[in-house]
Amino acid sequence: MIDHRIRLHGLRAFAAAACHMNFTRAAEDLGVSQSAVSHQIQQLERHVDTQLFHRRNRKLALTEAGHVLLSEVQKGFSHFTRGLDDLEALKASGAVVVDVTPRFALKWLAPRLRDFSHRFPAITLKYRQSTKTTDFATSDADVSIEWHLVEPPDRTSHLLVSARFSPICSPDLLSGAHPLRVPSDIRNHTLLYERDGTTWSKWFEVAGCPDLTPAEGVAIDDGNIRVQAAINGQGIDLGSLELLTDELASGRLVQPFDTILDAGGYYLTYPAKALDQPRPRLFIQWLLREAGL
Amino acid sequence: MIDHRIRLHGLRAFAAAACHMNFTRAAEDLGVSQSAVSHQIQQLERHVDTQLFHRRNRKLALTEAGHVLLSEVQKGFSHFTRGLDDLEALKASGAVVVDVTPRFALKWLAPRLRDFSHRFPAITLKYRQSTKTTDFATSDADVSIEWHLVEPPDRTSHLLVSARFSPICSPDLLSGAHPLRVPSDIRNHTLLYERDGTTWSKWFEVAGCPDLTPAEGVAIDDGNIRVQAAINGQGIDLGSLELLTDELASGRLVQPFDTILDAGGYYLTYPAKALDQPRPRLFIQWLLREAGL
DNA sequence: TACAACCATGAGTCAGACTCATGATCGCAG
DNA sequence: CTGCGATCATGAGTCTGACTCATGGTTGTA
Repeated sequence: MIDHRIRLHGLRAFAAAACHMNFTRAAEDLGVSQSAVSHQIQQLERHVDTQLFHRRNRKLALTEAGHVLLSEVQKGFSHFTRGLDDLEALKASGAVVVDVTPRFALKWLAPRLRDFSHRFPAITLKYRQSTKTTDFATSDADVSIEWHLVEPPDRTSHLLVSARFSPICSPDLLSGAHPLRVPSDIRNHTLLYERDGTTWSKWFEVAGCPDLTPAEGVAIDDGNIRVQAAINGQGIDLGSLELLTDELASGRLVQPFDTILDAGGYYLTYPAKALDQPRPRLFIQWLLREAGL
Repeated sequence: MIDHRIRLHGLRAFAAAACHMNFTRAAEDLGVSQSAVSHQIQQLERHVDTQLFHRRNRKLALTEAGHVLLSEVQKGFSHFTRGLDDLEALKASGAVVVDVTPRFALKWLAPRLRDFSHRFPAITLKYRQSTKTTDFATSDADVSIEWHLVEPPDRTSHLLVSARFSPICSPDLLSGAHPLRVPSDIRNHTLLYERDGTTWSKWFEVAGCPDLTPAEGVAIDDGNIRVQAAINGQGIDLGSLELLTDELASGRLVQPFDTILDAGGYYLTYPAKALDQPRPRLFIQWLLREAGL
């Protein structure tokens, strides 16, 4: 479990020397004498039986082996630094700003937040409802959870929950003037949709009635409001089943058709810099653990 | 540059204790007494001013802070181990098996191999021409470089060179019985293509003649042979310009039309385990550096 | 109830990290 | 081409802090 080849003091001296390319300045940085650095590095070189520096007169240069070792050693120390930063973040209070789609916030995130605030009492989560893609260049959000059809390119992202869409509605709509028996029955009802209705079109295709044009449509961006409208019998929503288990189990909503559209999912995305900040990093790691990743 | 908060011995003792969840066994592992581990960890806890373990009677448990710290500390030490593994790999000879598309191998990889073998004389590169997607579950290849239209999902991959396709042919074809002046002139010539001709179809679309069906086609998987055939005037190849600079500069080949199809690129891909093996890891890092990533 | 399996503690020891003083090398300014 | 300054190396000696030892305390278990 423990790698006995690791000479901790040697590696630290090596990292310092390589980063300054100068034993004397490395020694100052480490708070020891130049001689100490020289000794440590020589010991290390003997230990790994490999020259790490070319000593050329008044100039140091890393050997190929030195380069190779340095790249890993630097990563190693920066993890230590991160770990200590994390510990400090656990003590000092601070916030993480998260953009989330309303439905995901209510049904997935909120139930888990108790665990988060229990684990990290000093970290406040500021979560903001957002149905658009966050542009981290202009937004002050640290991370964002968004629905996407495919993994968004050009940014770090992780699929938290994949989305399986199917129409859902009040059980009242199953009977009544225009009962829902086959997908084409939808034509007589009001559709609830998000911004453009492209996801509905996709579902119609999968359901085998690509040309269906329903009587009416109401655009509501906020998924929670859409679901409430569906419960009230004001129309049929196309919702992702993962976030509707409560409503379906209680019978407030029903899923009239078996046809399911697999359409992307809810992605955690964040800018590269989020991983360098302790609190966003801790939140991201926690999220991934919660999602089983 | 140097993080003076890092207590090297403390972190090592902590990592060992956390990994065994037992000070006594950690001590054995470290080759010191139980008392030493206890002292080190107490010192560390005082230093970061945070409890890292719950001491419950005969059982240890990490605190939340302990978990947070451990995750980074383990990563840190594993980088040190990797670094030392790399040094050993530099000394003992061994091979890396690489699947590469023939054209990329000849025009991009081969010219750079001198640098690689100069840097890593002990590492032999076994490169094998392959025009298919390598399945690492069955192949013994360590890494593979493949042409893909889009970033391949479900595997680690990096775009080394993006591909810009355009027809290329011998200058002889510009004159002669059926001179190439506009894209539709291609109809009178032989097409050289790889496996299916879908890339050609895509180029025809971009060039504004989607329905063009040329007289004849010859399927040649090996890009180098296809290029040679083109040089010999045996047909028109659709090649990626990045790998044709020599032939175009010397005039052995010409690019008759400006229309360019941006179609994916050459991707480095490898299984997760490749990063745990020193030699594949070194090769991958070198490749990414060569590609400017 | 005795034992075994733990971790904690305080005093003392000791290895190895560090210092000091000095040497060697070489670029550079005059 | 000479002397100075900037560097790293070296060997002997010092000293700190990591480690050991012996022991105590707690608790689960047979």
